[in-house]
Amino acid sequence: MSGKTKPPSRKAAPKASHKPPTKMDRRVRRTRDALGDALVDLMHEKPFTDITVQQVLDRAGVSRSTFYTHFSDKDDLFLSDVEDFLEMMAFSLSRHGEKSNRVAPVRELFAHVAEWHKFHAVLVAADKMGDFLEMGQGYFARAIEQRLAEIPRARELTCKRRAAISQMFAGALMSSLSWWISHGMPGSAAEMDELYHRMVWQGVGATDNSRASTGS
Amino acid sequence: MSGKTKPPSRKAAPKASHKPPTKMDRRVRRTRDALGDALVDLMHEKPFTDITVQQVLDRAGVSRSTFYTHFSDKDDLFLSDVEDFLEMMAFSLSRHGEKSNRVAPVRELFAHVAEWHKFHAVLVAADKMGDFLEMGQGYFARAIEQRLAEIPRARELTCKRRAAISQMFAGALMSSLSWWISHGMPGSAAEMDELYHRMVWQGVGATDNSRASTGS
DNA sequence: ACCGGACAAAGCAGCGCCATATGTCCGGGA
DNA sequence: TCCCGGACATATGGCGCTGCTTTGTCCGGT
Repeated sequence: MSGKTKPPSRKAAPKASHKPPTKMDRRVRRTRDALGDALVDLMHEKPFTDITVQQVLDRAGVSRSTFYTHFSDKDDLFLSDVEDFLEMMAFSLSRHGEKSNRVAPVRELFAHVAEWHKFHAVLVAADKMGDFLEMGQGYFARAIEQRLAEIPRARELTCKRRAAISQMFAGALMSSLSWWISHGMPGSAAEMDELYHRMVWQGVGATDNSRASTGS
Repeated sequence: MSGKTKPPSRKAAPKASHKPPTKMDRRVRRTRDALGDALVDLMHEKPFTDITVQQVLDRAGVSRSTFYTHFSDKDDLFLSDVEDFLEMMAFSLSRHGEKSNRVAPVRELFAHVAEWHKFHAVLVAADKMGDFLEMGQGYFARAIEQRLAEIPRARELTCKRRAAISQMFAGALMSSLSWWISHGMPGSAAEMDELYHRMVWQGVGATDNSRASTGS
């Protein structure tokens, strides 16, 4: 965000990667989801800053004290929503990516986003799109870097180079994603996936229309 | 953004591409530059919001009325600074890019940024880094798209595909740039250029250390 | 093109007051 | 264990008010 107002906020720690679909006690997931959904719901109606936790509580049917045992504040809840979204993305990405030999099969990502356009609308309304992109950037950069380490061809790279390249790919992903969304999602998700995939593997060196079947 | 506070601001129109090094009447350039430099100067001393136009005026030795004939407000002046910077980048990029056959020879860009770390410090201090990246993204996306149209291999692409690809490359560029800066600029500018160049042309398909001499 | 001065309007700091929201704590119930 | 409901001290934010500062515009003059 532009927002600079969160120096000592949240965990923000590198807690990616290690995350087996934690079930987290059904009850907990239920209340957490209820709260998260309630917030997103309210974001359709009014700007983020105008929403009080009480309203979230009411809509979610959750008690005040319960809320604060799970989240530190309203902003934290929102971050949690975003993180869940990203988690879900990364999950489907890795799931479909392990079989294929691609760095990041993003078709699922684009497809999901296409469905979640509601969530997207919320993001722009709350002017949190920048935050989302930034967060996603870091998220996917880490994921890609990790995945890059598994690929033979990229094995010989030094750490720094791998890090730099990961940033590039993540940046390309997020920027194309935001472009795609803000332009009314032209073309199919599969097409975006194909473009991205091709760019990642061959660059413009192979950017022609002939070899169109590079799908997973 | 960061900042959301500029819906109907500035021209923001697609006024790239058509721009021969306009001389713009020496006098005009002089005063504009004086004002721009004065602002950057002041930004070293205090946060952006604490700067009054009067202070800029004093330091630049320019009259109030003159200021407003050139810029609509303080923010506009800042934007102009950024635009000049981008313009300069794009210029050196295209100049060196015409001879070589690369999409965007970014070595110059990274090198310039390395020198302009003062300007960068100003950007982060004013929390305008997000704006800068966003602006640069759009800027380079356009430049790349245009350049892509000149490259045989990318000729056959549809407009939409070219646009999407341009966004990807521009995003990769800006994100890697911001990563590079925020990590203390590890490695040389030439190395970053090489990485970017290689990625653009071959993707990870050729991401190994062996073929190191891809420099321009 | 630029200056210099004047001017209305907008902005903003400070201040006190009050309503509302926040975040914490505890006993009790599923 | 997880959640509820209520109580509580503290923070935050709006509102009215005042006065100073800044803003953005205009115009005659160089």
